[in-house]
Amino acid sequence: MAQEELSLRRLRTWLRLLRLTRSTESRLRDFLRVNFDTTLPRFDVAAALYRQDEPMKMSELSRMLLVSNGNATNVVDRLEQEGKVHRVSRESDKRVVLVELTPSGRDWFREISAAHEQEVNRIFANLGHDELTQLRDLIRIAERAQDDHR
Amino acid sequence: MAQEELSLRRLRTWLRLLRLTRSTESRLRDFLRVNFDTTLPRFDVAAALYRQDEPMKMSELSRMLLVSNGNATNVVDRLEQEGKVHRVSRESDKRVVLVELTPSGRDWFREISAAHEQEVNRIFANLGHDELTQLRDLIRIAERAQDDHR
DNA sequence: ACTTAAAATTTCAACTTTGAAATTTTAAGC
DNA sequence: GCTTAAAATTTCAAAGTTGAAATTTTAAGT
Repeated sequence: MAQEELSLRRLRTWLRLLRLTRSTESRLRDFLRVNFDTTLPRFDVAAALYRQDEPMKMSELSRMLLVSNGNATNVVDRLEQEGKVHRVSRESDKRVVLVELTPSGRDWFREISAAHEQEVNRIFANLGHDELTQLRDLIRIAERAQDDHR
Repeated sequence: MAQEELSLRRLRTWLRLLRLTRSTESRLRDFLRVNFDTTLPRFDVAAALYRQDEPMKMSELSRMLLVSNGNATNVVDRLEQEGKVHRVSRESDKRVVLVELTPSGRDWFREISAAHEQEVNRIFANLGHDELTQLRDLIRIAERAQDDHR
């Protein structure tokens, strides 16, 4: 009986978490579309490449963003068409494809990036240092469970 | 300078939250596909209808699930094709379309629902009562910010 | 060298999702 | 009653997303 209650609470918490994430993503999507005429997945790819600061394998990219390979291919295709990214095949192993931001892609990302961070800052304006620490710790605990029971 | 640091922490926390949600959704998607040959959005619509326990307007449905109207139409179309849901137009106002689970749709949902809850329970196995309470409170605080600053 | 298995990426069909435009119906103001 | 605006839903094109199959390349074993 105590177990069932706990199970139900976990379900409710998951649903709440999902709602929060969905509404946040929705706001960020609007923000990027209205102000920069771009999309969240393109921004995410650019962010991953920018942070890594060196050419990334397609598989690294999809693993990092938790999306399928096919998805990564699709989004990189579009960024490539827009001239923000380009592909190079690795000489030592021609199976792998390396992706990196072009100079103009880097400029573009830097421009959006600051505004994006500000928007996130506004969205989570009610979370101060204490709350952020708590939330980080809780997420870590939850993630640990993910790894264990898989 | 303290402000910039806070802003960066909010960004990092958002990214962590997004990762947790993505990986959880991914596991649930696999679970539903492998064990019940269905998808997350269909399950979500059925869950909303089951919980409401009375016919819902299309707009209520999309508002509750935080998806666009077009999306709700699409997913309801598929559930209707599968015989799990049916549409009725409201007599007093023929603009509105009411959706409800069919008897077989209810049976189907009940069957999946328990297994789904168990899977969520496994995924968040590391969160006990204290953590769940903390997390719920934090989500509430974050949501409050959303409403205020919009 | 040859064969086979594994690895990395792309392709593909199916589905989901969005945002805007179109459609249908109701409500309001005149 | 007529016109116009608003509301609810659907339609539509474009984009994103997945999982499986296909392709290309490398590595391993014989």
